[in-house]
Amino acid sequence: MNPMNEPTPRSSRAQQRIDTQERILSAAGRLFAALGYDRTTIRAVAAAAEVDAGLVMHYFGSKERLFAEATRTETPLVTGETPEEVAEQLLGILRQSLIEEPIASLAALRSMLTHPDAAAEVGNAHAERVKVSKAIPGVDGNLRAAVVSAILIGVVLGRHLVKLDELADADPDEIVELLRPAVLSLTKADRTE
Amino acid sequence: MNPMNEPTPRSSRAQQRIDTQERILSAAGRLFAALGYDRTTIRAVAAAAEVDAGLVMHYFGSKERLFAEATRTETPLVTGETPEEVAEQLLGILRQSLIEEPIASLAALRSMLTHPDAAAEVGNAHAERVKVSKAIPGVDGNLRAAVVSAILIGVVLGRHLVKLDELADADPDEIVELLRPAVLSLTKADRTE
DNA sequence: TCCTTCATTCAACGGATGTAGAACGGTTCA
DNA sequence: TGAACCGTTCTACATCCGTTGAATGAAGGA
Repeated sequence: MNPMNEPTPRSSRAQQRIDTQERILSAAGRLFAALGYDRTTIRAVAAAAEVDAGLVMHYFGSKERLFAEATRTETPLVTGETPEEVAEQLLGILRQSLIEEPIASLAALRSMLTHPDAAAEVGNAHAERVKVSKAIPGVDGNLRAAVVSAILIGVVLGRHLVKLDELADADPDEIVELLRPAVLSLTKADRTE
Repeated sequence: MNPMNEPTPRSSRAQQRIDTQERILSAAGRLFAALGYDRTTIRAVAAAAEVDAGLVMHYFGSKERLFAEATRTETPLVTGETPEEVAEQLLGILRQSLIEEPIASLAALRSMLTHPDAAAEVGNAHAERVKVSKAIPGVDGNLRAAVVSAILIGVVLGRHLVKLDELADADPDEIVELLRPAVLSLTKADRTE
């Protein structure tokens, strides 16, 4: 079909389609993270991607599906066995989330309070973390995991979205160091029940 | 002017006006807390208060001002001198916020990610808490106070708004107990810098 | 070259929202 | 009683939104 080893010509129609879709997804992610689901309009996404609003609908079908695609993210696994290992892995995830802004996650976070799907997405990431409760001893392992989850959400939210001055300006490692004893106190069952 | 010791007749026009305004404010608080600023419409508030939408405008001027009035709340002061006292007072505030749903605060919390004014309101409550940093020793007192603030926000948010199952169902006192060492580790400067 | 395909744009609709102003009807007071 | 007041409702406007379907024009294949 094609004599050369180039199955499709560069900059073909298919390629341009992919490029445009990526441009739309990127713009959508940025806007959803900055404004949340409701305040982000399809028209604004289209404008940011330098495209007509109808094209966004044509590719993604609805604002709902666009949001789902723009916020899709793989949650890092927590596989530690001991409470100390679990704590370190959670702190590692936190550290990474403090250093770089995880756009897709931030988009879900900012929308979780007003958009059910976003809340479900955040809930899933949280549930993934709760599964480590097998490694958190005590009858209240699940509750401990949930509290840690809430803490991580609160800190990331305070730094990137609410932008509490002290949190936004601080050195990520310093925050992690401050939180180490807190997280450790929750992953280790040091309470007699 | 009035021969009896009843300066204004009960159920007078003034009284009815006050009643209606309170009914509107109550409905607004509940809706803002449940749906956030954007998804709460003036028409919905009016319907919940069994009143016409125009009346809400007549009394509060704009949705903006209605929100400001509905979310006005006095933040409890933290006056402790020692790190331990500060920790206990913060835990007490948390406990109270876990037991009963602080409607006005929840309204501000749910809207903080999409509405600038709400974010400012939350920021103020946070700043009030940061002032305790005078009682938190160490060069990083401010940062420590901010981290505690973020933790409290995260936990209250997780319980009342995101409704993470484990947090929503748990006994408030149990959550407070779990967080005590975490908060203590942050109010006490136990790190050598 | 001609026809098909398809990425993209254009124009429009139906609905919802914040807000403004006129109108109504009971209350208050001289 | 009669007139002013005011709590309340009704109607309407301008805007913005998600979404749709037709139109356009360039690229790809026969």
